[in-house]
Amino acid sequence: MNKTIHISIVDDHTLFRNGLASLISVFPDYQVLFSAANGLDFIAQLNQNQLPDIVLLDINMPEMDGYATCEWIKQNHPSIKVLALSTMDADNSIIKMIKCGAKGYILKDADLTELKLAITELMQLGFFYNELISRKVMQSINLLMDDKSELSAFIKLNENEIAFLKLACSEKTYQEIAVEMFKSEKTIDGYRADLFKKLNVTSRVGLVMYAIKNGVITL
Amino acid sequence: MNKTIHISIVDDHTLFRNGLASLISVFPDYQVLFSAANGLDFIAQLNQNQLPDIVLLDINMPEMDGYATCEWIKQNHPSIKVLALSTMDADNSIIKMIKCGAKGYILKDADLTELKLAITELMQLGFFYNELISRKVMQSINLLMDDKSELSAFIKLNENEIAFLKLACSEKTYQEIAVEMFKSEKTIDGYRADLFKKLNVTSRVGLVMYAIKNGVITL
DNA sequence: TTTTGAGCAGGGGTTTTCCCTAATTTATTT
DNA sequence: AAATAAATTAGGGAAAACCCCTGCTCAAAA
Repeated sequence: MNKTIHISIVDDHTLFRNGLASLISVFPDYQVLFSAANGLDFIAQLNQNQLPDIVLLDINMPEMDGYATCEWIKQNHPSIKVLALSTMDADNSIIKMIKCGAKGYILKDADLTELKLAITELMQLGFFYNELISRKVMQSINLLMDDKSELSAFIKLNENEIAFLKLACSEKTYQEIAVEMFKSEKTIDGYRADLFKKLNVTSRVGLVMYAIKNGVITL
Repeated sequence: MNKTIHISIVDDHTLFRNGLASLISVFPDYQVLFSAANGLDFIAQLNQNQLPDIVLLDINMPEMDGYATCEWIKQNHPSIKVLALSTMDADNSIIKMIKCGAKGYILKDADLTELKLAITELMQLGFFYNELISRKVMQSINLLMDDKSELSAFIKLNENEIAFLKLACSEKTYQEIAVEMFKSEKTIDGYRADLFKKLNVTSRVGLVMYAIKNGVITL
């Protein structure tokens, strides 16, 4: 007498989204209610559908990414459990997703068994933590102890810093960026210095690499 | 009396690979023979399986990427048709894949209809060119005419340039890079200038962005 | 009220990057 | 062997990036 588990998938790659849905639908207990290309799409479709038990949520998406979507779900439908689904074992996204309210985290190159395990544990225990996550959590705690917190989960970037960071990922000079942001060159210089310290980098290239690794910009 | 089309999938993301297989298997005419995580894996499995008609081939993979795999297939099993499958509408990979022998190119956020269309056209016509590709091909031809070829398909980077490009994607100064490459600073300066012209960028950030977009480095 | 801290702006300096031109050395071709 | 092309090294100068220190404002906290 297993109740059917209702699932929703949010990922910007259509083939992946549909493929995963097809994969999941093989199991009689699981039913994919609907899938969406991004957070906005998900929210829009939510009104026209039954509430899912679990959302498989991609992190890097246009329009509205995984972090924002996860926060929204936590606020508006706390009963929905989010299983973050990411392509990168990138250092920072795990903790950040968990802070945003995700109940589990799984890599896209996991196999079907692991996905099933994650979903069932999510339903039974309410969360799914594998060694990958625990390891990252431990790391982040150590880093907190060292007061050298490097993980973006604990790095709060304000809007100006994010806007600047995005513009830094271009061939614009800081001067041009200043004009574009309606700020003085010196203010921009301040943003740069701030970010160097916060992100623990020492050059503009470091900023760019950080931004790309952490999905601040999409290529 | 449609003959079954035998397909193989090569992609490093397990969930995507399996999902796609599941999606394709819905159609009775299509059969997924086997799937592999990268080029080496594919070659290894090829010996133990029937020869596929079509290989859905991802571009960015560890161990042996899409370009190398495609070349290998063209050399060793020219009857197999490669449908390149990429996540990025990145400018350069299309032409490059086609030069490597791919018979078609499709984005991962295509929908199932488009995938089916690509596969059937591939079987019937031997190739699949959609507007995305034609547009890119036209561009590259124009660029050739202008003698300002911008597409990496026509950009030949030698080993030094590639080594330098990789090192440029770091916080090292050109001076440090020179030491690491056992070259004078001025030689490095020459590499930089060469690449600026070849890749049509104007700053080190441009180099980094190019390298990442085109898989010269992996994050 | 005083203090603390974040955000913004400036001065003035060093280092790195960028962009020329040009002289070598090395490889390839005729 | 001579000519040509390609790779490497070089110098000098301008722009950009980087760095440290100071001061101002505003608002929240003590």
